[in-house]
Amino acid sequence: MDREFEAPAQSAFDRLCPLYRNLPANELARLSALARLQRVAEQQYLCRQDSPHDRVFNLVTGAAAVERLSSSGRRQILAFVFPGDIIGLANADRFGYGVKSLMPTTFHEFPQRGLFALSEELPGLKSNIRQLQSLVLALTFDQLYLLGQKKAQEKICTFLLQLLERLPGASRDCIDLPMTRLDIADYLGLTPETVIRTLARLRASGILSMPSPQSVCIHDMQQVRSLGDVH
Amino acid sequence: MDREFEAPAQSAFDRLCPLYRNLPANELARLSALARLQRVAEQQYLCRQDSPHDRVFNLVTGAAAVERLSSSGRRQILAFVFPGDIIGLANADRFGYGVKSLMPTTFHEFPQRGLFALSEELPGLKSNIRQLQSLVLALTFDQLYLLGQKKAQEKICTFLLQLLERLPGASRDCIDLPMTRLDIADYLGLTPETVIRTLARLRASGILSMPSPQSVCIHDMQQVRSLGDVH
DNA sequence: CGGTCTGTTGAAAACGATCAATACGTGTGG
DNA sequence: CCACACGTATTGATCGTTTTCAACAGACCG
Repeated sequence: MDREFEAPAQSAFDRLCPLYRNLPANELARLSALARLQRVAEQQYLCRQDSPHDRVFNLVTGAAAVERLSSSGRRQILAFVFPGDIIGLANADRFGYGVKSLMPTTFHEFPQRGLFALSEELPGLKSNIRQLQSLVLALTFDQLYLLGQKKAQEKICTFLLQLLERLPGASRDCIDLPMTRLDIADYLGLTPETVIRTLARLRASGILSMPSPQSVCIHDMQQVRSLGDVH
Repeated sequence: MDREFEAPAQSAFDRLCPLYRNLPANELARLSALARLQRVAEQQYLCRQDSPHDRVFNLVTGAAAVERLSSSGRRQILAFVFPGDIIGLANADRFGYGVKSLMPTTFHEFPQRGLFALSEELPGLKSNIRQLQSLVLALTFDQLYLLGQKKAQEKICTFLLQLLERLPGASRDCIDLPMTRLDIADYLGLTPETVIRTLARLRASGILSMPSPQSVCIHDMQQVRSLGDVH
């Protein structure tokens, strides 16, 4: 089923990105013609909350946080996004969130109308978009369960398991965290102190170690799974 | 903009349901031909978590809870649904949630494939489906913020405001709650005791009163808004 | 009348938040 | 190269909210 294809040489399209899955070369070329490759430094906004929703992003390298801010200063990170992830497939008037890079980041930017118009011509692309929209909703439901039901330790373990699955280059031997403790806290509905203390307790239990504040090594994956999966 | 239309006499389609917005009579008839009107008693499942996702529901009367269960016995209610609400527009293999009626409930049941196939023929229907999918995602993002950032009192006030907007027949003078304290707790990431105590404190402040456990009267809407909106 | 389920209240405990101080790491300018 | 500043990470002490456990009240039903 996984048809092989040749991406246009000038494009940096990632074959692993689900938006491009199973598209033949000529369709990939049309997609590629729509995209503009962009680059931002650390802590820059790809888009701001409440700005007109006219673009769709596809992360190529780096990492970013999808965040919702309130004027009272509180922040909820809705998702972390990594290479291959798509942002902005819903069709709303305005972005309901801001997207901020956590490190120097490159991404493809599609005009939303153009992408949707093309998807009307290319059934494969439309199918990929549908599946991605459904995937985002499913992941968001998982997060609702996490925020509503899980305890701090379970949240942290789930978070580590998420990174293992989705962060490129992460293995149980070494997870290199692109986000700060505050970012993690705002993602999990905790405070940075609780994040730190929970990690410290997991370290004290021998479940993991932290050679540096930015890198986590999991030693007892079984434990992490049983704490994070909550089945 | 709101075109008037005549719904087929034999159909009970609600004009207020966004799925049917701006559809001409002949298209409504084709939709109606797809739907089967169903009826369930209280506490019955319209669909069960992990069962094949082959149907789409549209609540006509009653109320239901969209819930996710874990085998450890915990439960997160992802949403409450009321007349006019649509459930199951994502295209996944299986339902990621169960839908349980909170009272005797009637609903239209569409075959998922048939509905999507029809939407390929009717651009208006397709547009409505798109908008509904985006709306669900936006509401879910709101809920992520609520669960991650808001305190118990803010959660309760936001919940009351949600009911005022979405529960048919609700007014500030009287909200008739179709769900139990435990349902509310599982929706807001609290315990039933905390829900009760928070409501008791709001009552003690004179912000609201509760003539019976199932009915809430809001006396100080300004306060409820400033607590629930968190701006 | 007894049983069950939901709602309510109380007391105590636990978890996570808050406040405060300190350590660490990096980059800058002297 | 060192001194310093700044931001992040860490730790400690304390506080407060929410949870937990327990008991009881009320409604509904058999």
